[in-house]
Amino acid sequence: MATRMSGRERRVQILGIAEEEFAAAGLSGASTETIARRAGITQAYVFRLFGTKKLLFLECVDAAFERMRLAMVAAAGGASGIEALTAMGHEYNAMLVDRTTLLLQLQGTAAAAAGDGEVRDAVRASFARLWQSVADTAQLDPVTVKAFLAFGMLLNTSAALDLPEVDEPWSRQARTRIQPGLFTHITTETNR
Amino acid sequence: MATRMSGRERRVQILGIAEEEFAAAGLSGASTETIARRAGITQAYVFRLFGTKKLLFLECVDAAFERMRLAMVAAAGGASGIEALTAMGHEYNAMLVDRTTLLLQLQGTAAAAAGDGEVRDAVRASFARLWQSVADTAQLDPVTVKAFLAFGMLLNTSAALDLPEVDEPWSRQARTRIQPGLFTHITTETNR
DNA sequence: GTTAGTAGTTACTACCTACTAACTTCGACG
DNA sequence: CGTCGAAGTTAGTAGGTAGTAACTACTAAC
Repeated sequence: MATRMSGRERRVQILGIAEEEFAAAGLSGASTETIARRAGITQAYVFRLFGTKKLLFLECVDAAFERMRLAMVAAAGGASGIEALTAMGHEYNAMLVDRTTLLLQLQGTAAAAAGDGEVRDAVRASFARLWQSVADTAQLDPVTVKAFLAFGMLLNTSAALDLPEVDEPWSRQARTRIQPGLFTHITTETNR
Repeated sequence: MATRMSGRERRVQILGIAEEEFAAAGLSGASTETIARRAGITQAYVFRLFGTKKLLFLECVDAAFERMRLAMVAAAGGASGIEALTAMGHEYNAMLVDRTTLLLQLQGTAAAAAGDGEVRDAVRASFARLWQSVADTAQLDPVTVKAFLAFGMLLNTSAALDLPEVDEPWSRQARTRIQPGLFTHITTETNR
Protein backbone atom coordinates (compact mmCIF):
# COMPACT_ATOMS: atom_id res chain seq x y z
CA MET A 1 0.00 0.00 0.00
CA ALA A 2 1.52 3.25 -1.10
CA THR A 3 1.71 6.04 1.43
CA ARG A 4 -1.18 8.43 1.31
CA MET A 5 -0.30 11.93 0.28
CA SER A 6 -2.09 15.22 0.60
CA GLY A 7 -3.70 16.51 -2.57
CA ARG A 8 -1.09 19.19 -2.98
CA GLU A 9 1.81 16.79 -2.53
CA ARG A 10 0.31 14.37 -5.04
CA ARG A 11 -0.22 17.10 -7.59
CA VAL A 12 3.40 18.15 -7.29
CA GLN A 13 4.62 14.59 -7.62
CA ILE A 14 2.47 13.87 -10.66
CA LEU A 15 3.50 17.13 -12.32
CA GLY A 16 7.15 16.16 -11.94
CA ILE A 17 6.62 12.78 -13.54
CA ALA A 18 4.32 14.15 -16.23
CA GLU A 19 6.93 16.72 -17.17
CA GLU A 20 9.44 13.96 -17.85
CA GLU A 21 6.97 11.91 -19.87
CA PHE A 22 5.68 14.83 -21.93
CA ALA A 23 9.19 16.19 -22.47
CA ALA A 24 10.25 12.86 -23.95
CA ALA A 25 7.16 11.90 -25.90
CA GLY A 26 5.05 15.00 -26.46
CA LEU A 27 1.35 15.52 -25.86
CA SER A 28 0.00 12.64 -27.91
CA GLY A 29 3.02 10.39 -27.42
CA ALA A 30 2.89 10.24 -23.65
CA SER A 31 0.23 8.20 -21.87
CA THR A 32 -1.65 9.04 -18.69
CA GLU A 33 -1.48 5.37 -17.76
CA THR A 34 2.32 5.45 -17.68
CA ILE A 35 2.34 8.65 -15.66
CA ALA A 36 -0.06 7.16 -13.14
CA ARG A 37 1.87 3.91 -12.85
CA ARG A 38 5.12 5.76 -12.25
CA ALA A 39 3.44 7.77 -9.51
CA GLY A 40 2.12 4.56 -7.97
CA ILE A 41 -1.54 5.45 -8.38
CA THR A 42 -4.36 4.62 -10.77
CA GLN A 43 -4.87 6.49 -13.98
CA ALA A 44 -8.38 7.48 -12.95
CA TYR A 45 -7.00 9.54 -10.10
CA VAL A 46 -4.84 11.56 -12.48
CA PHE A 47 -7.99 12.62 -14.28
CA ARG A 48 -9.65 13.51 -11.01
CA LEU A 49 -6.78 15.83 -10.17
CA PHE A 50 -6.15 17.39 -13.57
CA GLY A 51 -9.35 17.02 -15.56
CA THR A 52 -7.94 16.14 -18.94
CA LYS A 53 -4.63 15.07 -20.41
CA LYS A 54 -4.39 18.34 -22.29
CA LEU A 55 -4.78 20.42 -19.14
CA LEU A 56 -2.05 18.40 -17.43
CA PHE A 57 0.19 18.90 -20.45
CA LEU A 58 -0.41 22.64 -20.53
CA GLU A 59 0.35 22.91 -16.84
CA CYS A 60 3.68 21.17 -17.46
CA VAL A 61 4.58 23.34 -20.43
CA ASP A 62 3.61 26.50 -18.64
CA ALA A 63 5.73 25.53 -15.65
CA ALA A 64 8.73 24.94 -17.92
CA PHE A 65 8.43 28.34 -19.58
CA GLU A 66 7.92 29.99 -16.22
CA ARG A 67 10.96 28.24 -14.76
CA MET A 68 13.04 29.50 -17.66
CA ARG A 69 11.63 32.99 -17.40
CA LEU A 70 12.29 33.27 -13.68
CA ALA A 71 15.80 31.89 -14.13
CA MET A 72 16.52 34.64 -16.67
CA VAL A 73 15.21 37.40 -14.44
CA ALA A 74 17.08 36.02 -11.44
CA ALA A 75 20.32 35.69 -13.41
CA ALA A 76 20.17 39.35 -14.42
CA GLY A 77 19.78 40.21 -10.77
CA GLY A 78 18.62 43.75 -11.25
CA ALA A 79 21.18 44.59 -13.90
CA SER A 80 20.21 45.66 -17.41
CA GLY A 81 21.82 46.15 -20.80
CA ILE A 82 24.63 44.00 -22.09
CA GLU A 83 25.54 42.98 -18.58
CA ALA A 84 22.08 41.51 -18.00
CA LEU A 85 22.06 39.80 -21.40
CA THR A 86 25.43 38.20 -20.75
CA ALA A 87 24.27 36.87 -17.40
CA MET A 88 21.09 35.53 -18.93
CA GLY A 89 23.06 33.88 -21.71
CA HIS A 90 25.19 32.17 -19.12
CA GLU A 91 22.10 30.97 -17.33
CA TYR A 92 20.43 29.69 -20.50
CA ASN A 93 23.49 27.63 -21.29
CA ALA A 94 23.55 26.31 -17.75
CA MET A 95 20.03 25.01 -18.28
CA LEU A 96 21.27 22.58 -20.90
CA VAL A 97 21.68 20.06 -18.10
CA ASP A 98 17.94 20.39 -17.43
CA ARG A 99 16.81 18.76 -20.63
CA THR A 100 13.26 18.35 -19.35
CA THR A 101 12.66 22.09 -19.21
CA LEU A 102 14.07 22.72 -22.68
CA LEU A 103 12.25 19.77 -24.21
CA LEU A 104 8.94 20.81 -22.71
CA GLN A 105 9.23 24.14 -24.47
CA LEU A 106 9.85 22.32 -27.72
CA GLN A 107 7.01 19.84 -27.20
CA GLY A 108 4.68 22.66 -26.26
CA THR A 109 5.59 24.47 -29.44
CA ALA A 110 5.13 21.33 -31.53
CA ALA A 111 1.75 20.64 -29.96
CA ALA A 112 0.71 24.22 -30.66
CA ALA A 113 1.10 23.50 -34.36
CA ALA A 114 -1.74 21.00 -34.26
CA GLY A 115 -4.21 23.80 -34.75
CA ASP A 116 -5.83 23.14 -31.40
CA GLY A 117 -6.70 26.68 -30.40
CA GLU A 118 -6.52 26.10 -26.68
CA VAL A 119 -3.00 24.72 -26.76
CA ARG A 120 -1.80 27.28 -29.27
CA ASP A 121 -3.08 30.19 -27.24
CA ALA A 122 -1.56 28.91 -24.03
CA VAL A 123 1.86 28.33 -25.56
CA ARG A 124 1.75 31.68 -27.32
CA ALA A 125 1.04 33.32 -23.96
CA SER A 126 3.91 31.50 -22.25
CA PHE A 127 6.27 32.42 -25.03
CA ALA A 128 5.11 36.03 -24.94
CA ARG A 129 5.76 36.25 -21.20
CA LEU A 130 9.28 34.89 -21.64
CA TRP A 131 9.98 37.28 -24.49
CA GLN A 132 8.58 40.23 -22.58
CA SER A 133 10.60 39.44 -19.47
CA VAL A 134 13.83 39.19 -21.42
CA ALA A 135 13.08 42.42 -23.24
CA ASP A 136 12.13 44.26 -20.07
CA THR A 137 15.14 43.00 -18.20
CA ALA A 138 17.73 43.65 -20.89
CA GLN A 139 16.21 46.91 -22.07
CA LEU A 140 18.01 46.61 -25.37
CA ASP A 141 16.80 47.02 -28.91
CA PRO A 142 14.35 44.45 -30.34
CA VAL A 143 16.84 42.85 -32.69
CA THR A 144 19.23 42.04 -29.88
CA VAL A 145 16.42 40.48 -27.90
CA LYS A 146 15.39 38.49 -30.94
CA ALA A 147 18.94 37.25 -31.41
CA PHE A 148 19.10 36.16 -27.80
CA LEU A 149 15.90 34.15 -28.03
CA ALA A 150 16.92 32.68 -31.37
CA PHE A 151 19.99 31.18 -29.72
CA GLY A 152 17.64 29.84 -27.08
CA MET A 153 15.60 28.02 -29.70
CA LEU A 154 18.77 26.49 -31.09
CA LEU A 155 19.62 25.31 -27.61
CA ASN A 156 16.23 23.62 -27.37
CA THR A 157 16.98 21.82 -30.61
CA SER A 158 20.36 20.84 -29.25
CA ALA A 159 18.67 19.31 -26.23
CA ALA A 160 16.22 17.37 -28.38
CA LEU A 161 18.93 15.90 -30.58
CA ASP A 162 21.15 15.38 -27.55
CA LEU A 163 23.98 17.06 -29.40
CA PRO A 164 26.35 16.94 -26.40
CA GLU A 165 26.55 13.22 -27.18
CA VAL A 166 27.56 13.84 -30.78
CA ASP A 167 31.27 14.31 -31.30
CA GLU A 168 31.45 15.89 -34.74
CA PRO A 169 32.62 19.28 -35.97
CA TRP A 170 29.18 20.70 -36.71
CA SER A 171 27.83 19.53 -33.38
CA ARG A 172 30.74 21.08 -31.52
CA GLN A 173 30.14 24.33 -33.39
CA ALA A 174 26.49 24.23 -32.45
CA ARG A 175 27.54 24.06 -28.82
CA THR A 176 30.05 26.91 -29.02
CA ARG A 177 29.40 29.62 -26.48
CA ILE A 178 28.77 33.03 -28.00
CA GLN A 179 31.04 35.91 -27.02
CA PRO A 180 29.25 38.55 -24.96
CA GLY A 181 30.62 41.23 -27.28
CA LEU A 182 28.47 39.82 -30.05
CA PHE A 183 25.39 41.51 -28.74
CA THR A 184 27.09 44.89 -28.53
CA HIS A 185 27.68 44.83 -32.23
CA ILE A 186 24.18 43.79 -33.08
CA THR A 187 22.91 46.66 -31.02
CA THR A 188 25.23 49.15 -32.62
CA GLU A 189 24.29 48.01 -36.07
CA THR A 190 20.55 48.23 -35.77
CA ASN A 191 20.22 51.27 -33.59
CA ARG A 192 21.16 53.82 -36.15
CA MET B 1 -13.62 3.76 -58.13
CA ALA B 2 -10.59 5.95 -57.81
CA THR B 3 -8.21 6.25 -60.72
CA ARG B 4 -5.37 3.81 -60.59
CA MET B 5 -1.93 5.29 -60.29
CA SER B 6 1.55 4.00 -60.87
CA GLY B 7 3.49 3.09 -57.75
CA ARG B 8 5.71 6.11 -58.08
CA GLU B 9 2.82 8.51 -58.52
CA ARG B 10 1.03 7.05 -55.51
CA ARG B 11 4.14 7.33 -53.35
CA VAL B 12 4.52 10.98 -54.27
CA GLN B 13 0.85 11.69 -53.59
CA ILE B 14 0.92 9.95 -50.20
CA LEU B 15 4.13 11.69 -49.21
CA GLY B 16 2.53 15.05 -49.90
CA ILE B 17 -0.49 14.29 -47.75
CA ALA B 18 1.59 12.65 -45.03
CA GLU B 19 3.79 15.72 -44.83
CA GLU B 20 0.77 17.87 -44.08
CA GLU B 21 -0.57 15.48 -41.48
CA PHE B 22 2.75 14.95 -39.73
CA ALA B 23 3.58 18.66 -39.86
CA ALA B 24 0.36 19.45 -38.07
CA ALA B 25 0.16 16.59 -35.59
CA GLY B 26 3.61 15.05 -35.24
CA LEU B 27 4.66 11.41 -35.40
CA SER B 28 2.32 10.01 -32.78
CA GLY B 29 -0.44 12.54 -33.33
CA ALA B 30 -1.03 11.83 -36.99
CA SER B 31 -2.84 8.68 -38.09
CA THR B 32 -2.11 6.46 -41.06
CA GLU B 33 -5.85 5.95 -41.44
CA THR B 34 -6.39 9.66 -42.04
CA ILE B 35 -3.53 9.82 -44.50
CA ALA B 36 -4.91 6.87 -46.42
CA ARG B 37 -8.44 8.23 -46.48
CA ARG B 38 -7.26 11.58 -47.77
CA ALA B 39 -5.35 9.81 -50.53
CA GLY B 40 -8.47 7.81 -51.41
CA ILE B 41 -6.94 4.43 -50.67
CA THR B 42 -6.97 1.91 -47.85
CA GLN B 43 -4.65 2.20 -44.93
CA ALA B 44 -3.21 -1.25 -45.61
CA TYR B 45 -1.79 -0.02 -48.89
CA VAL B 46 0.10 2.76 -47.15
CA PHE B 47 1.92 0.12 -45.14
CA ARG B 48 2.64 -1.88 -48.25
CA LEU B 49 4.33 1.14 -49.80
CA PHE B 50 6.17 2.50 -46.78
CA GLY B 51 6.60 -0.37 -44.35
CA THR B 52 5.91 1.39 -41.08
CA LYS B 53 4.51 4.68 -39.89
CA LYS B 54 7.91 5.66 -38.57
CA LEU B 55 9.59 5.12 -41.92
CA LEU B 56 6.94 7.22 -43.65
CA PHE B 57 7.45 9.94 -41.06
CA LEU B 58 11.21 9.89 -41.46
CA GLU B 59 10.89 10.13 -45.22
CA CYS B 60 8.71 13.22 -44.80
CA VAL B 61 11.07 14.86 -42.34
CA ASP B 62 14.09 14.09 -44.44
CA ALA B 63 12.40 15.57 -47.50
CA ALA B 64 11.64 18.76 -45.59
CA PHE B 65 15.23 19.20 -44.44
CA GLU B 66 16.48 18.43 -47.90
CA ARG B 67 14.10 20.92 -49.48
CA MET B 68 15.36 23.57 -47.11
CA ARG B 69 18.98 22.65 -47.71
CA LEU B 70 18.65 22.75 -51.48
CA ALA B 71 16.80 26.05 -51.30
CA MET B 72 19.72 27.53 -49.35
CA VAL B 73 22.31 26.29 -51.76
CA ALA B 74 20.28 27.47 -54.73
CA ALA B 75 19.71 30.89 -53.20
CA ALA B 76 23.43 31.42 -52.74
CA GLY B 77 23.85 30.60 -56.39
CA GLY B 78 27.57 30.00 -56.30
CA ALA B 79 28.34 33.03 -54.17
CA SER B 80 30.00 32.76 -50.77
CA GLY B 81 30.66 34.94 -47.73
CA ILE B 82 28.27 37.60 -46.54
CA GLU B 83 26.69 37.79 -49.94
CA ALA B 84 25.73 34.12 -49.81
CA LEU B 85 24.48 34.39 -46.24
CA THR B 86 22.32 37.36 -47.08
CA ALA B 87 20.76 35.55 -50.00
CA MET B 88 20.15 32.46 -47.86
CA GLY B 89 18.58 34.60 -45.15
CA HIS B 90 16.22 36.04 -47.72
CA GLU B 91 15.30 32.58 -48.85
CA TYR B 92 14.73 31.25 -45.32
CA ASN B 93 12.32 34.07 -44.65
CA ALA B 94 10.57 33.42 -47.92
CA MET B 95 9.93 29.86 -46.75
CA LEU B 96 7.70 31.15 -43.97
CA VAL B 97 4.81 30.76 -46.38
CA ASP B 98 5.64 27.05 -46.61
CA ARG B 99 4.63 26.21 -43.06
CA THR B 100 4.62 22.48 -43.78
CA THR B 101 8.35 22.40 -44.41
CA LEU B 102 9.21 24.39 -41.30
CA LEU B 103 6.82 22.44 -39.11
CA LEU B 104 8.17 19.13 -40.30
CA GLN B 105 11.61 20.14 -39.13
CA LEU B 106 10.16 20.98 -35.73
CA GLN B 107 8.14 17.80 -35.49
CA GLY B 108 11.14 15.74 -36.53
CA THR B 109 13.20 17.37 -33.82
CA ALA B 110 10.47 16.83 -31.24
CA ALA B 111 10.13 13.18 -32.22
CA ALA B 112 13.89 12.76 -31.94
CA ALA B 113 13.62 13.60 -28.26
CA ALA B 114 11.63 10.46 -27.60
CA GLY B 115 14.84 8.52 -27.22
CA ASP B 116 14.01 6.33 -30.17
CA GLY B 117 17.48 5.82 -31.58
CA GLU B 118 16.39 5.35 -35.17
CA VAL B 119 14.48 8.62 -35.34
CA ARG B 120 17.11 10.53 -33.42
CA ASP B 121 19.91 9.38 -35.68
CA ALA B 122 17.98 10.19 -38.85
CA VAL B 123 17.06 13.70 -37.72
CA ARG B 124 20.59 14.33 -36.49
CA ALA B 125 21.87 13.35 -39.92
CA SER B 126 19.41 15.62 -41.70
CA PHE B 127 20.28 18.49 -39.43
CA ALA B 128 23.97 17.86 -39.93
CA ARG B 129 23.58 17.94 -43.70
CA LEU B 130 21.76 21.26 -43.53
CA TRP B 131 24.37 22.72 -41.19
CA GLN B 132 27.21 21.45 -43.32
CA SER B 133 25.72 22.84 -46.52
CA VAL B 134 25.21 26.27 -45.02
CA ALA B 135 28.74 26.26 -43.62
CA ASP B 136 30.29 25.09 -46.88
CA THR B 137 28.32 27.58 -48.92
CA ALA B 138 28.89 30.62 -46.73
CA GLN B 139 32.48 29.75 -45.88
CA LEU B 140 32.32 31.98 -42.83
CA ASP B 141 33.40 31.39 -39.25
CA PRO B 142 31.43 28.86 -37.15
CA VAL B 143 29.77 31.45 -34.93
CA THR B 144 28.25 33.25 -37.88
CA VAL B 145 26.91 29.97 -39.20
CA LYS B 146 25.53 29.16 -35.79
CA ALA B 147 23.80 32.54 -35.61
CA PHE B 148 22.23 31.97 -39.00
CA LEU B 149 20.81 28.60 -38.04
CA ALA B 150 19.64 29.91 -34.67
CA PHE B 151 17.46 32.44 -36.47
CA GLY B 152 16.19 29.54 -38.54
CA MET B 153 15.07 27.68 -35.42
CA LEU B 154 13.23 30.79 -34.24
CA LEU B 155 11.50 30.92 -37.58
CA ASN B 156 10.37 27.34 -37.11
CA THR B 157 8.90 28.31 -33.76
CA SER B 158 7.23 31.27 -35.39
CA ALA B 159 5.59 28.95 -37.89
CA ALA B 160 4.37 26.61 -35.16
CA LEU B 161 2.78 29.39 -33.13
CA ASP B 162 1.53 31.02 -36.31
CA LEU B 163 2.95 34.32 -35.14
CA PRO B 164 2.06 36.14 -38.38
CA GLU B 165 -1.50 35.94 -37.06
CA VAL B 166 -0.58 37.57 -33.76
CA ASP B 167 -0.64 41.35 -33.80
CA GLU B 168 1.32 42.26 -30.69
CA PRO B 169 4.62 44.08 -30.17
CA TRP B 170 6.67 41.01 -29.21
CA SER B 171 5.27 39.03 -32.12
CA ARG B 172 6.08 41.82 -34.56
CA GLN B 173 9.59 41.98 -33.16
CA ALA B 174 9.98 38.26 -33.59
CA ARG B 175 9.16 38.69 -37.26
CA THR B 176 11.56 41.58 -37.82
CA ARG B 177 13.98 40.94 -40.66
CA ILE B 178 17.62 41.02 -39.64
CA GLN B 179 19.91 43.50 -41.41
CA PRO B 180 22.51 41.81 -43.60
CA GLY B 181 25.22 43.90 -41.94
CA LEU B 182 24.61 42.02 -38.73
CA PHE B 183 26.56 39.05 -39.88
CA THR B 184 29.56 41.14 -40.84
CA HIS B 185 29.92 42.30 -37.31
CA ILE B 186 29.58 38.86 -35.82
CA THR B 187 32.29 37.70 -38.15
CA THR B 188 34.56 40.56 -37.30
CA GLU B 189 34.08 39.99 -33.63
CA THR B 190 34.87 36.32 -33.50
CA ASN B 191 37.58 36.11 -36.13
CA ARG B 192 40.33 37.79 -34.18
C1' DG C 1 -18.01 6.55 17.91
C1' DT C 2 -20.10 8.86 14.42
C1' DT C 3 -19.65 12.04 10.73
C1' DA C 4 -17.65 14.18 6.94
C1' DG C 5 -14.40 15.03 3.71
C1' DT C 6 -10.69 13.60 0.99
C1' DA C 7 -7.43 10.16 -1.08
C1' DG C 8 -7.79 6.62 -3.88
C1' DT C 9 -9.60 2.27 -6.53
C1' DT C 10 -12.48 -0.89 -9.55
C1' DA C 11 -14.46 -1.69 -13.40
C1' DC C 12 -15.86 -0.16 -17.46
C1' DT C 13 -16.99 2.18 -22.12
C1' DA C 14 -16.19 3.32 -26.57
C1' DC C 15 -12.88 3.94 -29.66
C1' DC C 16 -8.66 4.33 -32.09
C1' DT C 17 -4.02 2.41 -33.16
C1' DA C 18 -0.37 0.25 -36.15
C1' DC C 19 0.21 -3.56 -38.64
C1' DT C 20 -0.58 -8.36 -41.30
C1' DA C 21 -2.03 -12.00 -44.53
C1' DA C 22 -4.57 -13.37 -47.90
C1' DC C 23 -7.36 -12.16 -51.50
C1' DT C 24 -9.00 -9.50 -55.82
C1' DT C 25 -8.96 -6.39 -59.77
C1' DC C 26 -6.87 -4.04 -63.34
C1' DG C 27 -3.89 -3.12 -67.35
C1' DA C 28 -0.24 -4.12 -70.52
C1' DC C 29 2.06 -7.35 -73.44
C1' DG C 30 2.95 -11.53 -76.22
C1' DC D 1 -7.11 -14.44 -75.51
C1' DG D 2 -4.50 -15.40 -71.72
C1' DT D 3 -1.29 -14.60 -68.29
C1' DC D 4 1.47 -12.16 -65.20
C1' DG D 5 2.81 -8.52 -62.40
C1' DA D 6 1.51 -4.62 -60.09
C1' DA D 7 -2.23 -1.84 -57.76
C1' DG D 8 -5.27 -2.17 -54.38
C1' DT D 9 -8.87 -4.24 -50.96
C1' DT D 10 -11.08 -7.14 -47.14
C1' DA D 11 -11.02 -8.48 -42.93
C1' DG D 12 -8.85 -9.07 -39.21
C1' DT D 13 -5.55 -9.06 -34.75
C1' DA D 14 -3.89 -7.45 -30.63
C1' DG D 15 -3.39 -3.88 -27.85
C1' DG D 16 -3.49 0.76 -26.30
C1' DT D 17 -6.34 5.25 -25.47
C1' DA D 18 -8.69 9.04 -22.80
C1' DG D 19 -12.24 9.53 -19.95
C1' DT D 20 -16.32 8.28 -16.48
C1' DA D 21 -19.18 6.63 -12.62
C1' DA D 22 -19.65 4.54 -8.71
C1' DC D 23 -17.58 2.69 -4.97
C1' DT D 24 -14.11 2.18 -0.85
C1' DA D 25 -10.73 3.33 2.75
C1' DC D 26 -8.45 6.34 5.48
C1' DT D 27 -8.11 10.30 8.75
C1' DA D 28 -9.26 14.05 11.52
C1' DA D 29 -12.71 16.63 14.20
C1' DC D 30 -16.39 16.79 17.22
